[in-house]
Amino acid sequence: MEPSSTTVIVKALTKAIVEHRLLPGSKLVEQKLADHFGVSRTLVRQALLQLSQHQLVSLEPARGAFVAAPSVDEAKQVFAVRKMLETEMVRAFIQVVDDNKIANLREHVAQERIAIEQEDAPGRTELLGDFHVRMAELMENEVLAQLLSQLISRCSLITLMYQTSSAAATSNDDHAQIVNALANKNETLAVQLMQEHLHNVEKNLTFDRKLPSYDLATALA
Amino acid sequence: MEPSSTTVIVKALTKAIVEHRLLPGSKLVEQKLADHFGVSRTLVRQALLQLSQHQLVSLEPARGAFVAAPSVDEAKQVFAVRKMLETEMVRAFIQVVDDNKIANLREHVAQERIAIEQEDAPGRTELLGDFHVRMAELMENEVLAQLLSQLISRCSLITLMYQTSSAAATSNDDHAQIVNALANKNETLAVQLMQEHLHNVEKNLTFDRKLPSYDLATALA
DNA sequence: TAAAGCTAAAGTGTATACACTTTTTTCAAT
DNA sequence: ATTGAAAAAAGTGTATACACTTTAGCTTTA
Repeated sequence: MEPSSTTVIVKALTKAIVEHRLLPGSKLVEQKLADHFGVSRTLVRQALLQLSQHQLVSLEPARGAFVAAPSVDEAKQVFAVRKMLETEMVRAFIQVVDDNKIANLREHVAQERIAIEQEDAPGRTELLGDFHVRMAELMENEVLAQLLSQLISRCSLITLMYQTSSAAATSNDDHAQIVNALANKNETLAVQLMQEHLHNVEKNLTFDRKLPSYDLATALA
Repeated sequence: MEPSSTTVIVKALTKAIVEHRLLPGSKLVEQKLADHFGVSRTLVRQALLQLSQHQLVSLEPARGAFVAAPSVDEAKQVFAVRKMLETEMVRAFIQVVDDNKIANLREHVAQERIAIEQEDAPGRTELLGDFHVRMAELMENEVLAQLLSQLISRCSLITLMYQTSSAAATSNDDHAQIVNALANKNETLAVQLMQEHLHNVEKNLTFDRKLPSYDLATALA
């Protein structure tokens, strides 16, 4: 089935937002988007409505759509949820682990490494997030996979602006270690590594924070 | 701020679906809804789009909107996610528990009991679900609360049709015991009780399954 | 009678129109 | 020059129009 126009718009905007080509706080004017995608405002509005449900854009009544600018507090909550979800996901994963699944994850980690070595920032960020989604998919739980995917895009909005090349390398190492622990069915270690990993990602986020441009915009609003 | 027309429609339909006044598989004709709510199809479509994101209705291209009929498999996945999320939620809750929070939960459990004694099926189902959301709110994690709320409506679509009065009473007892364990900061017990509780709710769901009406409809579709 | 095909009705998908709100610009007064 | 008000422009919110698709009903045919 071919993807509907709305889906195309949602995906394009999601990508642009997560990759920070559209900065938090940016105004998204319906007619401009409509012209760009060659459709009417109707479809653009549908797309914006969906994105607002994913918390990637915020809709202000009579004022329009803006790229979401999640507060640090909100980001912390999202990370807390991820920690809860993924801690247990690791435990459940060990119950169903097999050689194929491990091979699949190792393959993914290898791709991450390549993206990092090539300094492909957008690709690397996407892959680093997809590692977690991949685990959910290997457990054959689509609900979990979709939920994680949304949570991850949601923090990407925050993390990408801080994530340096070296931080990405650290994450990649974390992933490799986690897969090893999973392969050995070492639950305690795997859980601990996952928690430390998410803690690291979050740490990167909180101590730094500039963002003059959009903070100004929201401050004056 | 007054709630928008779309929000009103979403809430009304959500309630009707979760309370099973609208059965899974039912067709939702846009114009009829529009007439009923006194608005144009535009706003109805917005509402249906939101509901489809919440997985309460499914949109079939060119065929329209139908009340979702989640498969048993999907329901199992949702329960698995709940188990993961709530297991860890219990652990995290114990870290921040205090007398006020315990009192708040006990108050909620008391309300559940009243609804059960009065045989108020819709009210009781709502309250039994809200217990879990309440915990999340007491942890001051809105993200978690909203996520749980959606997961719970999603399984309400399934559970309500099986949940008997006695099963509700059991759930209420479970909740009371969980609160006791939380009050004693007995993490092991609280986690165990929560897992057993969710297991019970899920058990009720899987072994039974009639639903001639909508199963027929989906089978022929 | 039952199946296949045709026609009319109903319904969805997208674009457009228009009222109303917000934002920007213009211009006069201090 | 700076402020304030008024006017114009830009933009959003909802309704409506219309093409296209699906569904239901009717007719024909074997």
